[in-house]
Amino acid sequence: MPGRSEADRDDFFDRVWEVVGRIPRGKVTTYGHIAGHLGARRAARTVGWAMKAAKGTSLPCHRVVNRFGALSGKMQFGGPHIMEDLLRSEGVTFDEDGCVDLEEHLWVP
DNA sequence: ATGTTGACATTGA
DNA sequence: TTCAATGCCAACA
Repeated sequence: MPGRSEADRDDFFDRVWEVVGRIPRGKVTTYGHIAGHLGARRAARTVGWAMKAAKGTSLPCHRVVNRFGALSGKMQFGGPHIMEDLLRSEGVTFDEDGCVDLEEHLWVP
């Protein structure tokens, strides 16, 4: 929908957060899927910004990974193992590369 | 106000 | 196939 107003732009983060909040426990999704669901397929980077801005909230931002299943934002959790630990505690499994097994845990909005 | 950077992804050569 | 360029949106210098 082309004529999006300025107020709609403020909703972009809110939409991201809304989707992230719906990720079921033990599942993960990717930046691209979120962005695509919002109608901005190539705004995956902005989704990452929304995540960074979501720190301090109750959003499960640890359930958002890049399209390879790699924990791109693990450093932002205060430690390289925090994110992985959170996911493991939810039943998420990792492959030998330290990436989430998307075949088993990918959730699409 | 303008240009660069960033928890990324897609497209074209 | 792999590599470079482009797109997206917000924050920062």
